[in-house]
Order: sequence, then C-alpha cells, then structure tokens
Amino acid sequence: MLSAHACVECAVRDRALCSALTDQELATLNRIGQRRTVARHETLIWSGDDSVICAVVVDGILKLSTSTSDGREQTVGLLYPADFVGGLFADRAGFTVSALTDTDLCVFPRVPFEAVLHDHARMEHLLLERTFAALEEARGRMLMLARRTAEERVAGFLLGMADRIGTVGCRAIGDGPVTFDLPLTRGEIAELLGLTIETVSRQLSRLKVAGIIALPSLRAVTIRDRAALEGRAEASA
Amino acid sequence: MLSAHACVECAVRDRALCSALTDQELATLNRIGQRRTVARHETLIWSGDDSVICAVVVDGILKLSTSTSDGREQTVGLLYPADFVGGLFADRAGFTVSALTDTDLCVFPRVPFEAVLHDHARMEHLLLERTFAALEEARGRMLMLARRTAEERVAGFLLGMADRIGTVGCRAIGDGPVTFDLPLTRGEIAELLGLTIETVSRQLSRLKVAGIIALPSLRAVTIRDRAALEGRAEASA
DNA sequence: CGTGGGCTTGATCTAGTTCAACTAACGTGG
DNA sequence: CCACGTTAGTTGAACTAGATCAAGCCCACG
Repeated sequence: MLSAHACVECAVRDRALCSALTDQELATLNRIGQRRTVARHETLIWSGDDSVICAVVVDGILKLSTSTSDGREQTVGLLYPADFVGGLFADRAGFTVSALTDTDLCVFPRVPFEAVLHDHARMEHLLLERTFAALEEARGRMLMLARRTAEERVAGFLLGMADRIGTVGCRAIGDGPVTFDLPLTRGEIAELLGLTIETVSRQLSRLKVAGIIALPSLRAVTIRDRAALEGRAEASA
Repeated sequence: MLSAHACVECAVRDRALCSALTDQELATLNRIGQRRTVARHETLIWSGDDSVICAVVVDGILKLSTSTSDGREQTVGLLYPADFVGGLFADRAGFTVSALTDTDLCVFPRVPFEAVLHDHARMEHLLLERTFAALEEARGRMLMLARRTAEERVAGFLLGMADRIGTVGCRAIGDGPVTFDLPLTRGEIAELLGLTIETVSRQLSRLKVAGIIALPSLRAVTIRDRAALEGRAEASA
C-alpha cells in the first residue's frame, strides 16, 4: 500500500489518470496501489501471461513489444511518465512491457483497478481519451512502418525524441542546435522503426555527413539543422 | 432523426454501443442520430477535416486510411458491423474513412454524441472496452507490417477474412473447403497489407499453384487446406 | 465487338537485409 | 592505473524480397 503522502509529491499527479480524483478519492487507489521500480532491461509484463496488473508510469520510459513465433521482434509503442500501462478487460496480456530506462511506477492489481475505474466515471473518461490518443498514435506508426523509407523513419524518430526530451533545458523553438541523449540503443531504435541496427546506424551516419546532425558521443545527438531534418522526415513529392 | 422503431429491428442493436442503453434511453440517441448509406468508394470522413461526426456501422465494411504528404497510402484498419466509427475528443479527423462495400450507418454529430456518452457511463465503458480492443488489433497489425513476409501477410489476411465472412453459411470448423467472396480488390488488399498489387497477386497465385487455395472467380477464394494456409501465415522457426 | 478496369505474369531494379570484419567505449579485476 | 574482455556501434560487400516497369489477359459492359 502507498503512504498517504505519496501522491501529494508525485511528479505526475496532475497529468496521469489520477488527476481525475480528489485527494480524498485517491485514498482508495492508494490502498490497492504500490510503488515499484523496474530496472533497465527488466520486464514488467510478459505477453501471453495472465493480465494481473496495470500501472502508471511515474518516471522513466517503457517499451511495448511483440514478436512472431520464430522470434522476429517489434516494438509497438513507448510509454512515458503519466502514461497508463497494461491491458484492461482481457485476461491475457497482449504485449510485453519492459524498461528502456530505470522506471518508477504505480502498480495496481488489474481487477481492483477496474473496479475503481467503474466507480469513478471521470477517471474512466480520462482513460478513454488517452486510449483514443494511443490508438491514433498506433495507426500513425502503421503508416510509418508500411510506407516510409529508412531515412524518413530515422529523421522522424529524432524529431520526435527531440520534442519529447530535448526540450528539458528548452532552447525554445527556433533553429538553435539542440542536444540530447537517446534513451535507446541503436538496436532498440531499429526494433521500434522496423529496421535493422545496421540500417539505423548508416542513416545516422548519412545525416551526420550531411551536417544535419552531430553525434558527440555514442548516445548523444545534436540536431544542427532542424528544418533539413524535417525535410528528410517528410521527403515530400 | 431516426424513427422510434428504427432500433428495434436494427441488425446490430445488441452488439453495438447502443446495447448499453435501454429502449428508453435509446430515444435520446435517436433524436440526434441519422441513418445513412455510403456507397462503395464514397468517403464519409476526410483526414484533416473538422471532426464533426461519428457513427456506428450497421451493415457493410469501411476502411480507415492515411497517407504521406507525397501520396503513399496505407489502410490502417477495417470497420465491420457494430464497430464504432470516428474520433472523439479531437477537433480534427486523423484518418480518412471510406466504404469498401455499400454501407449502412447510424451517424451522429460528434459533440452531442459525446454528451450522451458522458451521461451514460455504461455506454462509455463499452466504448472503452472496444477502443482497447482496437488498440490491441492496431498493434498486432504493426508487427505484421514491420516484420512479416508477403506470404505470411497474404495467408494471414485470407484466414482472417475466412473467419469474418467465410463462416456465414458456417461449415463449422474442420478442414472442409470454405469459399467466400473477398470484399476487397487486389489493390485494396495491397494497401491494407503494406504491399503492392503485383505482390499480392503473385502470392495468391503461389498459394493456388500449391493447391492451398483456389480462385474460382476474380473475387472468390476457396480455402482448400486451412492447416497449410496457417503454416504459411506463421512461417515458424 | 470494342473498350476499360481489374488482374496476372515476366523482367529488371533497388532499398534494405545479411554476413562479416573492424573500432570505440566501458567496466572489472589485477 | 592499465590490460583485457565485453558490449555497442560502424562500415563494407554481397544478396534478396519486394518494388517498379512493362506487356498482356479476361471478363463485364456499353
């Protein structure tokens, strides 16, 4: 069980599902919830297992993935702070959830969580909104996987990452170079973009040679020319 | 507005969202809903337009699609009777919705529909369940688009279609040959599977030559050896 | 009959994979 | 503090699944 104060100082208190609840109501959730840390590379939920838990990301990044029976793997989504984790209303987990970085979560047993949801229409409504957004995102990813070239995928990925995490020190907008550390290895990027490690590496090299990005260290990326990168991401007609 | 009797004889009354409502409550929806037919190839919603309507499929099949700025297209989902159509809580439509077959719909103006939803928790709950299912389906499709071979995609597609529409006269299970008409052209199949027309055609020919399927007419397919087709759909390790 | 859309089939091309070597960074224990 | 093994990343050469380009085919419909 969570301590009564846990949520007051929670980083995502006002962005996650729980923002639908008053401090009073939150007590109900606290009674069934548990704080937990998942270390990088650890797996929280295995695809095919009984769906016994769900969670909310407090800090860190998770990946959602599936694979074919002969082991080809694909990451089907990333989960960031305030995102909801897990399936509801189904007895088996459809996807594997594992940590890309050390991640803090609020974990709930699924069935009791569904009950809380049932009793709090506003929370259920918020979850519906988020699920719609996730569906839209997934469908956009389908276009990427089916029709975009390797260059477009890598460029688009960098832009997305820059928007997500490159703005922490927020160099505002404009074209000033932005630097950030990728939370994913080349292999993880490849799995997300539906490519191979080699192709991701080659595309990054090409962008570097073209002067559009710099790669100051293995994990860091500097976007030197955002407009050009946008051009590569959407290699227009 | 719909006639008071419209729903009583509705084919999807007990499977669609409205199954969450009593006949009484349905009156509210009827007041804002309209029956409408969309002819094959007609488009109900254009991606990027204001999101003014949503709908429930009563009969027929719709496709959901997007495209890149230079015109590469991808179908991201099919909608069957009882499925919910359209986005909610967003002002612009994210995808184009068009008819693969002549389709009957119950169309609602979006904002009033959201209001009804808001007042009927059970209906909102049902929509949440369906949206979760749609999300899971979309993610499965991502694996297909990113990692499956052309043969696996076509074989899997035929199996899915057979389950959907080949079971109308229901030859039960077993391996008796099943015949059905594809509601999609080769081009539409290609757009759905992330392939080209030629590749789809060639894969169908290969399956025919292998004796796994027959193609009695342009649109009809006979599955002669389901087990073999399943083998091709999941070309294991 | 002829015309056109949907389909098939063949020949060629290419983006991205695969296989293979090599290099850079990192941490561990001597 | 440095050798050393390990893991992540890069780069090159060869290969291939599927795309692209290009005829033809087949039936439906005027």
